[in-house]
Amino acid sequence: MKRSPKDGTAPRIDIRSVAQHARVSIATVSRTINHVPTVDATLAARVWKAVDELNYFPNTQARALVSGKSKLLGLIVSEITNPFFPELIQEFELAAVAHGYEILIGSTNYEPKTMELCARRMLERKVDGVAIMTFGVEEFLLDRFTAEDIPMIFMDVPSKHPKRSTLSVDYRAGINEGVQHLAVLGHRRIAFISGPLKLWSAEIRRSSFSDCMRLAGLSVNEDWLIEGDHTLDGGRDAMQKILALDHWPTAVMCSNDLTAIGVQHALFEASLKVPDDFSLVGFDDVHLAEYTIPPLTTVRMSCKDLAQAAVASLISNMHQTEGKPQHDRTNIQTRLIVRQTTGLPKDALSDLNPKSKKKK
Amino acid sequence: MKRSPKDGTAPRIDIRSVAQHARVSIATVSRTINHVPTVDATLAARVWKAVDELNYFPNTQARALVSGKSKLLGLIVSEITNPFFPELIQEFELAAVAHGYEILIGSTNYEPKTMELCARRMLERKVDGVAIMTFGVEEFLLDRFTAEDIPMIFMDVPSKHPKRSTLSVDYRAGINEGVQHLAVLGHRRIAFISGPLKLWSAEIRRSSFSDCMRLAGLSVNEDWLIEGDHTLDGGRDAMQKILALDHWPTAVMCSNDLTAIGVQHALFEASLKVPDDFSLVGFDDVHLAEYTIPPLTTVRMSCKDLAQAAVASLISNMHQTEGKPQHDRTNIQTRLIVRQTTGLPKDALSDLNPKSKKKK
DNA sequence: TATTCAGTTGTAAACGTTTTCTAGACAAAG
DNA sequence: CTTTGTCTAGAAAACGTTTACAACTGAATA
Repeated sequence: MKRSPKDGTAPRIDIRSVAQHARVSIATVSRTINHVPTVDATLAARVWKAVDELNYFPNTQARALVSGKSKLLGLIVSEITNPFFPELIQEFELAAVAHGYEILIGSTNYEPKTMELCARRMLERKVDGVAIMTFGVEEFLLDRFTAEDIPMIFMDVPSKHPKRSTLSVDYRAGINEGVQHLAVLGHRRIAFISGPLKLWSAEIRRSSFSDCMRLAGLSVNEDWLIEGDHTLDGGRDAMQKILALDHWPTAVMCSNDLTAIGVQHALFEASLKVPDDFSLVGFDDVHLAEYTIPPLTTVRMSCKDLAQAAVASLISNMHQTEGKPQHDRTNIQTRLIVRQTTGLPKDALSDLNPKSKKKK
Repeated sequence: MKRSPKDGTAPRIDIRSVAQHARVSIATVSRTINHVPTVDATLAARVWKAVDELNYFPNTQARALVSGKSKLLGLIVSEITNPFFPELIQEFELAAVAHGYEILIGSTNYEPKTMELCARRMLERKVDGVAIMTFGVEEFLLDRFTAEDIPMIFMDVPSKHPKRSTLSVDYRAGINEGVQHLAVLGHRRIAFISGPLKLWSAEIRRSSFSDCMRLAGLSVNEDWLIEGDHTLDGGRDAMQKILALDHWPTAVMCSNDLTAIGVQHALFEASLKVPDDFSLVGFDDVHLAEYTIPPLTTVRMSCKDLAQAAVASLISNMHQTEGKPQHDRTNIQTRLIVRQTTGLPKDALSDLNPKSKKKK
């Protein structure tokens, strides 16, 4: 009934039509388009001709249903609105298509509920692998992926499951370069604005900062360790908190570039100048960082490397059925990019908030 | 063989398992989970209990295969790296899930080749509708969607096909407000940096600008109509071209916010101040616009409205099988948001480039 | 010339759903 | 008590592929 031309809709071109048109069986068509080497060249040519003439392409759903493989890679990020993630997505997609995969994106907006929905969607669409570039994942969600034998890759959070691998970013090196850079300029009072501390990666960046400070012989002031949320607004708010303090730092490091841009804005509103009044360093090196005013000194984390490593690991892990994963842990380098938001500290003698000073 | 527990893999929980567990037929399970009202309450309860206990969810591929509907909406954008698009994507996804759909994203990077791949992917995944938020689409790609009876929605480019509708943004109103604002401040020499002119929307924004200038009694100088490409780099380059001219405008309008940020950077590099030396207005009102230094005066185009209208139109069009589309054309409002990049023109008397002046 | 073997092609059985259609069950009406 | 009608559950046929397996071909060997 459905195939009848009576109902007005164009006749669906499926593998059967192609087979008929090329005068071969559907199995031969299938083998041809999947590049199975045993098909006769003459028949293959006929098939390709038919494919071309009928403008045929296979139905992904049917293909996925029978083969069990969707050729889909999931990518879960915390916030698509943070410019770091689109850049990551772009690179991830590039890497995925290079391997014949497509991507399904999920943005959690830091909400566990949304995360759950994302995970479920990934499961429903039967992704062949999933990169989880955010934290706050309930274990039971991951269990399901493990049960289905779907490889996963995380940032920073290690796991010893055979199909789970981790991308470990060398935060310490980059942050250390940043702290050293600031120390050499003469800064001794450095604040740090972290991301939401429930995120592993944010936690790690913060503790790396503390370590690096000690390494540089500098003491960390708890008042200057502010928890932000990786957004523009969060950066602004955090800086406002610092400005409300009686004692000011001379420099502030941020857990990501967006936060740094928010800080710049807070400083602008307070008529404070960067780097004259405060030095500022970001993290990520988003493309935009080159365009802030003044251009942002920041720690570069190559999202191209990140994306390529993630895809490579996923694909390698999904292919091997048994044993330890090949890519268990890959290291991602970071390094400081010095631009124009860092300079000499304004007032090396006093750390008093000028407004408080007046009061006294 | 596959179902045997011997092979070590966990037994797949499919609709059959649920049926067995609930002691009903698979048809009843299907009807229950699809909320068909005719199933007996007792049986339904048993089914839901089984679903819950087995942690079952349906296989999307199988579902899509038989029903012909993928519950997937395609969204093709020009460049995921431009912050306007992530914001759009976010809203689009929100609107889509609210209607029980998911989204498949394609980013063309302005390359026809990539666009073709995107379109093909959408077709292969059998999207139920596609929003094309970019231009440069070959007609033959669209034909295929039409042949498959898949509704489409475009920005700005009208079409009279029954399943194609268009989102028409009221550029003129916003741009006119911008020009008026500048004119009231005393600006008479206004430049415009467009997007790539092969894009309809860029073309429209540019011609709207010309019209609005005439409307304000201002003449447009061809030298100050620069073609950009909607990127940071493009904005910077365009502004550098303007600065190289003998005669300078006192204000510049940009086809999007990213361009404006690029312009700010070029000005910063040239040690020129905004708005003291130049007034600047952007377009889109990306969230970031509030955070540039100084904050950017820009024309707001609500991407929430855009996204919601797009999804609504798509869904409405896919449901009605015959006749004219319900949503043939929806209007999206724009309006000027005045922040701090616009001010009085510096030198109302002379438009000479200060450097050229010295030469003379 | 008969037999084996390798190499290809075609047939048919999956894959996990939705959905049409048939068959019961039960109530109301004759 | 039979007939008719109204529901609802279950059986089975799709959906468009892949792929195991059977069947065929022709060449090489005995």
